[in-house]
Amino acid sequence: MDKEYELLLLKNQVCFPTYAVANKILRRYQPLLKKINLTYTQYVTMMVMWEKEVVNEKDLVKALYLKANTLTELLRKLEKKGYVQITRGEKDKRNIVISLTDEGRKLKEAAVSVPKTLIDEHWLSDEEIKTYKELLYKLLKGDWEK
Amino acid sequence: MDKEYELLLLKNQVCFPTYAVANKILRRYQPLLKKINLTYTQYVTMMVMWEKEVVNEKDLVKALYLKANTLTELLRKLEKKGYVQITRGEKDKRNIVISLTDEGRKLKEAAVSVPKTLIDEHWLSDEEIKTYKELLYKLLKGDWEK
DNA sequence: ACAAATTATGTCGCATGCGATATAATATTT
DNA sequence: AAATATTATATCGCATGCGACATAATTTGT
Repeated sequence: MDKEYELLLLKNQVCFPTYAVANKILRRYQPLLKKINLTYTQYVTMMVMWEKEVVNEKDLVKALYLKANTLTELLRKLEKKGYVQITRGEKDKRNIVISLTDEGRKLKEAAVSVPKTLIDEHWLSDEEIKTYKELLYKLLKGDWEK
Repeated sequence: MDKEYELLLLKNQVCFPTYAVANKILRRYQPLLKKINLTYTQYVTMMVMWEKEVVNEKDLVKALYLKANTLTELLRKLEKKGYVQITRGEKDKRNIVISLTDEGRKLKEAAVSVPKTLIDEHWLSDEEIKTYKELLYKLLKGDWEK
């Protein structure tokens, strides 16, 4: 069955270009993020913080589509840098509550330089970006995980 | 300028869902790949080997959109597992030539189980997959890197 | 009320990818 | 032909994300 083995051709994969594009985007971001002293995941985490100011770790995990253990160390680093404060929930002591600090709020001003730089590179047209994001979110919301 | 800060909203990012989907796909693949004792990158590397049988490391780097140093260690592991053989080019001794072994060729039979399992999960419709892949490859081929 | 299940987070070890830098082989320049 | 540049790969250290397992707080079941 040669037909069967076509499933194993690189060009027939969905996973492969997704993964490769993610890596490529990461490589593009990293030098820009270095200037504001954030790693990529710290950057997207800060995006949530700038928007919400105060969040449970639990909600952060959901918002970022990561696993809790991935965030634990990350949040400690952001706290060490002074951008967020970590406390336990008063009502439910299992909860970790993360709050944006003034320092963290200030970082936002420097951070806009990142999307500002990239938006001019026009990786895709506005229409294509719209379609692309719709498909990505459809994949993200799909329940085929596990 | 509140308008400016909209650039920093998570929902306005292209990088974020791309990265999140890549991670999600990886999480889905990993348990399946464990059964055939391959990691994800080893798996896509083997896809190229099954297709080409013999390849220069240089060409492999291009085909996989990775960096050479990322492949070095990976190939040694595949060699250790007995799936590929690593030699130096005869004409140009800088070149690393990777060849599929019989053992590696045999692995293909077990490996088809992976796409066979996933294809039934219908993450997207055929039409959507086509569009999605076109956009991904447009991004991959774009020269905005560096 | 108390045992058992669930939830939220933490620890550990591993796989990944990359930039910076180094090295050896080949190509180019003069 | 010798000096220089380029190419292909390797080494090292770091950042990332996750699964498996552990722990502590809260909920649920009886």
